[in-house]
Amino acid sequence: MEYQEAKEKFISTWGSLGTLWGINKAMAQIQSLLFISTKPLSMEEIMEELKISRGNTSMNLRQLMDWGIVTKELIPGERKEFFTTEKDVQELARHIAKERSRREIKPVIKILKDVSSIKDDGTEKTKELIKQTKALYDLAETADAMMNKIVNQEQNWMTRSLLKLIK
Amino acid sequence: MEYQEAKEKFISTWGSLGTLWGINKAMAQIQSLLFISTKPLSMEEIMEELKISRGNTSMNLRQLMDWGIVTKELIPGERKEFFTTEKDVQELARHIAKERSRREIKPVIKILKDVSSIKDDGTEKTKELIKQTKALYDLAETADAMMNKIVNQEQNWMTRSLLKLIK
DNA sequence: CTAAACTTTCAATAATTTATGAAATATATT
DNA sequence: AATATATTTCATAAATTATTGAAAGTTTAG
Repeated sequence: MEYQEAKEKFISTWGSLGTLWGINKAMAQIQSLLFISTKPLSMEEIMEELKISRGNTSMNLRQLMDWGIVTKELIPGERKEFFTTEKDVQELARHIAKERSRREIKPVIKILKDVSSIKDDGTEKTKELIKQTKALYDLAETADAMMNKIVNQEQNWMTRSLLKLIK
Repeated sequence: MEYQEAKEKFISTWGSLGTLWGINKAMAQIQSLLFISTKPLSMEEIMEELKISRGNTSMNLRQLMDWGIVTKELIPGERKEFFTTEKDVQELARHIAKERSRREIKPVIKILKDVSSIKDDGTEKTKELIKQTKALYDLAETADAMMNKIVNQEQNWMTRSLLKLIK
């Protein structure tokens, strides 16, 4: 496999993985393009490379910046804006995990808590609803806490966390 | 909040969470309906409850069965088929984690491995591609291993894993 | 201040995904 | 075997989501 083929394979794989996880294709592809680029890229270059429109590029770059994994780079003497992504995979994972917890997990946990706290009217179906949503609440909270714990450790957290677990 | 409201809130929240994570709404809703039901439900009852068509119900039940989280229940004397979902949240999480690893993570890891193994032609861009995809490969493999480790422990694995990590 | 370079917004459109419903198939009952 | 009941399939419709491109908005340079 040559460079070009490998690059395309990487970008398209990442794009479709994104889709599978509820992230849109262009967004995932822009990020992966930046991830393997040796230098910051301009909007023009991204459009060109991925064959997507200006509007699409602009909107998805904004989203990536909202997620905190892409930043504008100002290059002296250049009028255009350039973009880079977080290059450290662990840092990247940390950002994504944090954001996803905040945006998606936490609100659901809140609702599970509310639902599992309804008044027990003594009927079987109410008991079941309370019991099951309570169990889900506990699981979600533990999983979320665990995630944050793992992710908020210093360098090499993942490997070290894994070692701990294996013991 | 009364039973009916709580129930609807739970089902619709679960449905939209599903959507966010690349699982379709009907599938998530059927599963959540079964999850809080006190007895197995027939296709008829599911359709009625969620106001979805017969075809939709049939297709999504099949998918849930493919995922291994819903099973057919044969009720003596009944001609219809009835369905239940795994009621134990930890067992449920285990199933989902395993399947997701097998279907989605493993194939991507494979591709990352391939891409990161291309011949180093000495150019900067090739070096970067190799370096970055290698880092991603390592991360993905560690994360996947960790997931499986956590999930393949006996009862209360999650709480116990968390305790280990806190120490 | 004005013009050029560049970016953002957003209505229109395209692409993709999901849902419907009726015909086809399968299974059970008499 | 014939009939009734139940389930699946699949072409088509509907809904949702992503993309385009051109107009509007910004910023910088002269």
